[in-house]
Amino acid sequence: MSKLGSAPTLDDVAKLAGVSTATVSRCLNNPGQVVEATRLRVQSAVDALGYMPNFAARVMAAKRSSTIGAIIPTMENAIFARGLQAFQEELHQHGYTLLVSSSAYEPEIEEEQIKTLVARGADGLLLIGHDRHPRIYENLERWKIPALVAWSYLPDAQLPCIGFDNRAAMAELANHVIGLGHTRIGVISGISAGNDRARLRINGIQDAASQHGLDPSDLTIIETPYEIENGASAFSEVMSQNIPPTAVLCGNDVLAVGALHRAMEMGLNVPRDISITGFDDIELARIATPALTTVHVPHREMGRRAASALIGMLENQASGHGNPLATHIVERQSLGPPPDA
Amino acid sequence: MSKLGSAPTLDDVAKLAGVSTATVSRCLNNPGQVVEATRLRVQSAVDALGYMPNFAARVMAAKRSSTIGAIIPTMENAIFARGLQAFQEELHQHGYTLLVSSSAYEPEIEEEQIKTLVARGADGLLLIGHDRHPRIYENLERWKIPALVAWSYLPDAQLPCIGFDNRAAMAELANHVIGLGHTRIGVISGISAGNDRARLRINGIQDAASQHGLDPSDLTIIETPYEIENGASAFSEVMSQNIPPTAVLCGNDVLAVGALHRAMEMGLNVPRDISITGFDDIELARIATPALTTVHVPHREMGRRAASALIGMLENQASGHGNPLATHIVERQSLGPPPDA
DNA sequence: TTGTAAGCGTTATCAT
DNA sequence: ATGATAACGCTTACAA
Repeated sequence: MSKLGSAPTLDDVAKLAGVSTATVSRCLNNPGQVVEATRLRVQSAVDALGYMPNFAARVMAAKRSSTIGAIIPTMENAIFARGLQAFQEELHQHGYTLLVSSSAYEPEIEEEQIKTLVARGADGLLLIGHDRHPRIYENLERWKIPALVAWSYLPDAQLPCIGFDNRAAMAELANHVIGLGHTRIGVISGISAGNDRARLRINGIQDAASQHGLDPSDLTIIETPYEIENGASAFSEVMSQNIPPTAVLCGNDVLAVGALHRAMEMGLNVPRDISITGFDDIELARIATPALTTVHVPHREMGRRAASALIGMLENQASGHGNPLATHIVERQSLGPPPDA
Repeated sequence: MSKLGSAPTLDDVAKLAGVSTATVSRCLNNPGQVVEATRLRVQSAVDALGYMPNFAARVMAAKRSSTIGAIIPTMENAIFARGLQAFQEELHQHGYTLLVSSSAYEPEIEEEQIKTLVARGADGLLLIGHDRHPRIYENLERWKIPALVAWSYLPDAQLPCIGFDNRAAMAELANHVIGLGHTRIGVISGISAGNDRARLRINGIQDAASQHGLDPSDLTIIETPYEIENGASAFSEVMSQNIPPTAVLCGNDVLAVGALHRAMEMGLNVPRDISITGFDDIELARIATPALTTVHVPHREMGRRAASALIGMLENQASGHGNPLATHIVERQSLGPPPDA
C-alpha cells in the first residue's frame, strides 16, 4: 500500500483498476496480450494516479535497463557534441536511453565513470579512443558488458570500433601543407599520453614529413590540453624559436582557434605571415577569423553508426566491427603558401 | 547464488568472507559499525570478486539514490556548460551524482525528461527558468520531489531559485548603450515563448528605452533559436530596414557572434559602423573578432550556490531560497558610439 | 559487533 | 486473458 504523498506504484494502479499487478505490467509492456476493455480500465487508473513505473524496480526485475552509457573526455567544448547528439538520436529511435558522463581526459576518472555506469545497469558502453589500462578491458569482459570504441579506427583493436584513421587523416593534411612549400612546421597537439587520437595525429604529421624528405625530428611539437587559451600560449611558444615555423598544424580546432587569436594579437596576418590549421571541423572553425582550414570528421555519421553497431552487439550479438569512416580536408582561409614562396 | 559470468552480488561477497550480507553492506556504507578484522576480510573478498554494488537494488532498498537530475535547454553550445560543471563539482563533494539531460528548448521534452529522471529515482531536480506548464509544478509537488530553478531569479516564484535578474541585467546594458547616443536599436532575442530569461531580457531593453524617452515599440525585435547561424540571418534581417539600427543588442553571446560574423561579411566595421552586444560572457565572447561587449554572468558561482541550496532542501528541509546574484557589463570592442555621433 | 529477515516495485513463469 | 507468486540485490530494523 502506498503512503500518501509518495509516487503511486503498480499495486495502487492494480487495485484501482480491479486487476492484478501482472495485468497492469502487461498493459504497459505488452499491450497486445491484454483485452481492450481491461486495457482501457488500467489506462485510466494510470492516468488518474499519475503513475510512473519505478525504474530501479524495473531494472531489477527485467535485468536490463535499455540504457547505454557513454564516457566522453570533455563536454566543455563542442568536439564531441555533434557526434554524441546523433548517437543519442539513433539510440532513442531504438528505445534506448543515453547516460553521458565526462572524464576530463583523466584515466582514473574514466575508470570510475565506467564502474558507475555499469553499476547503474547500463546495457552497453560507448568509449572514446583505445588507450586505457588493460584492467578496464578485463573488467568489461568479466562483467560481460558490450562496449564500443568511437572516434578512432584501429584495425586490430581489443574492442570493436567505429571511427576514422586519425593518422592517415592528419597525414593527408600535412602532405597538403608541405606540398604548398612549407618546410618549417610547428605542431600544437593535445596531450598524447593516454590519447591515441592525439598520438596518431602527431604520427601522421611525422609520416608526411618523412615522405617529403623532411626530418621528423625537426618538427617543433608542443603538447597541451585542448583549450583555446592553451592554443594561444603554445602558439607564442612555438613562434619564439630562432627560426619560427611558417605553418602551425594544430591537433584540433579548439587549439587552432587559440593559435589564430594569438597570431592576430601578435600582429601576424594569417595566412600571409603564418599558416594555421585545425582538425575536427566544428562550428568554431567556420566562424573563426580567418575561417579555419581543417580536417572534416563525419561526426553525425560516426555517432549514428556507433549507435547501430552497439545495438547490434546488444540485440544480435553482432561483432560491432565496421570499416573506417572517410575524412577530408576543408580548405578555408587559414592556410596559404609560406611567406617566402 | 550468482551464475558464472554475471556480476558478483553481496551474497557472493558475504559467502567468501564468511559473514552475513548485512555485515558486508555495513562495511560498504557504515564502515565504523564494523570491527577492523571483519572489515579487512570483507574488503579482500570485495577486491577478489571485483564486486560492484547494484545501483538499482540499492535505490530500491534505501529509497534514495543520491542522484540529482538536471534538465537544461541545450548542450549544443556553452551557455550552460560552466555553471553545470560547477554544480556537479559541488554535488560530487557532497556525495551526489548528477544526471543531465537536455530538452532542446521544447516544453514537452522537458516534461518527459523530468518524468524520466524522477522514475530513475532522482532525489532532487535542477530546472532552468520558471516558464512551464502548471501541471509540472503540480506533479513535482505530488511526487514530493524537491526542485530548484536556476539561471533566473524571481522574488515570488513557485519554486525556490538561484540566479540573477535577467531584466535588470539587460536593462543596465541597454542603458549604457543608449547613454552612448544610440537611438535606433535592434534586438536579436531567443524565442521568448516559454522562456522567461529571453522575455525578461527583452523587457529590460524596453525598460531602458522608456526610461530614456524612447518609444519601446520602435525597437526592432527579432526572435530566433539560439544558434550562431540564426544570429547571422537575424542580423541581415534587422539591417535590411529602411533606417537600420546603429546598435544591435543580442539575447546571448551565441546570437551575437553570428551577428558579428555577418556584419563582417557585409563589410561593416564593428563597432565603427554598427555596435553589437551579447549576454552571458561565455568563452566565445572573448575570442570573437572584435571581442564582444557583453553581460557577465557568474556562472560558476551560480552553479555552486544552486548545488548547496538543493542539497540543503534535501538534507535539512531548507527553503532553498537565496538572493539574486550580481551581473556586470564587460566592456570589450564590439560597442562604441553611433556612427553619426 | 554481527546475524536474521522483511521489505523495496517490478517482471516473468506458471497455473488457471 | 488473467492471476499468484517467486525472483531481482540490497538496506535496515530488530534480535541475539
